[in-house]
Amino acid sequence: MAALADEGPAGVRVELLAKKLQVTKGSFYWHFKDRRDLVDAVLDEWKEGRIRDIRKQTAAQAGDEETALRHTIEIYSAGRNRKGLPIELAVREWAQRDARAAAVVEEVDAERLSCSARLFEALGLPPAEAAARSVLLYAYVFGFSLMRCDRFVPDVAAVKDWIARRITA
Amino acid sequence: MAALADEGPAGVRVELLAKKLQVTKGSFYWHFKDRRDLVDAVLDEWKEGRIRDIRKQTAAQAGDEETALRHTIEIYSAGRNRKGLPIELAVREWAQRDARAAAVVEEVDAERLSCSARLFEALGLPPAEAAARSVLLYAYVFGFSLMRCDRFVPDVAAVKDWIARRITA
DNA sequence: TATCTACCATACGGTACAGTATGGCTTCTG
DNA sequence: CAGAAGCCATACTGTACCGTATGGTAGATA
Repeated sequence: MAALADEGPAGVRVELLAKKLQVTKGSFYWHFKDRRDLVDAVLDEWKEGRIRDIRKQTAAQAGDEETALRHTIEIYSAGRNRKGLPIELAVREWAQRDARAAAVVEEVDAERLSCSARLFEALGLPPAEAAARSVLLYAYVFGFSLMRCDRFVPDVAAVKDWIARRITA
Repeated sequence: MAALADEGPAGVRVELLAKKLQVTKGSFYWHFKDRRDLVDAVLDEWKEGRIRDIRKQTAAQAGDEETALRHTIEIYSAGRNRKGLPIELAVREWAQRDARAAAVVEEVDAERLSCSARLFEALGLPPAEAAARSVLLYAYVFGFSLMRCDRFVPDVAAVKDWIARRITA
């Protein structure tokens, strides 16, 4: 996971990881059948973790729904989760060209959108709008992380705040 | 560009391209100093094309501003531009780990956000909100392309339409 | 104590790639 | 027509991987 965060999918290599972990390839191939086996394990680990996280985060008692939604946005923008965002992007890179990664992403997205939509509906929005807002929320979060808008935007915090309000309220 | 769209940054390899183009590496190294030189050329080509495109697209006569904004969103969602989106993602993958690619992305983003914000301002919005909406617009477009929401969303077109209205109006 | 299993190292073969060296061939030019 | 320049192929070195074959060791077990 650390290698994935630091170097992306290209960082998940057998010999490179063996060197970082101070072991040899002989050890690696005892624990994993091949590189693909490791990648699948990484994807599964990521999937379980994300689904566990989103369920914990959206287990808000009534009345805190908007706070929970704002928290969902900020958790990916803030300095915290400094590993989570690069890993998220790396997994989605895989999903562009790997079927199994795409399936994992689809499962995680379905769970996240489902949980998020429940919160929007708890705020009184109709199901269709709750679904649309959920999609917008996550698309914005991931898309923003791909942009380099420092040259154009003078006050990034203000922009983020406006957008968060536009999505959640 | 075709290799970049099909296989991402990993597809831009000297020997692979030479084979596809029915030439040898000897020819390649005549035209380019090394692989980095080719990558830089691809990045420059992409930058010029994107800036040219966005200026043409946002050259709307008064009154058509909202149409132009909607068009900007749809041009990346529609079946057209079937090469443009993968290339966009590939370049932004590079930008995650390559300084020169990041600089190119920053330039393109600045130009796009600037043009987009002018349209929002022409619609009567204050500069701060126009900037925020522009960021949201592009972040959404790129982020949506990373998602796999088919399992959760029943009617994708309806969701896209709601989001487009939420951003432009 | 003999052996079996879990765990790890060494050594090797095979592949795919970047980059270089060198020798053509063709076309333009003095 | 001699040679220079533009363009491309062949052949090579070096490296970074993946995967396998095989041997070794420590602890559990019969």
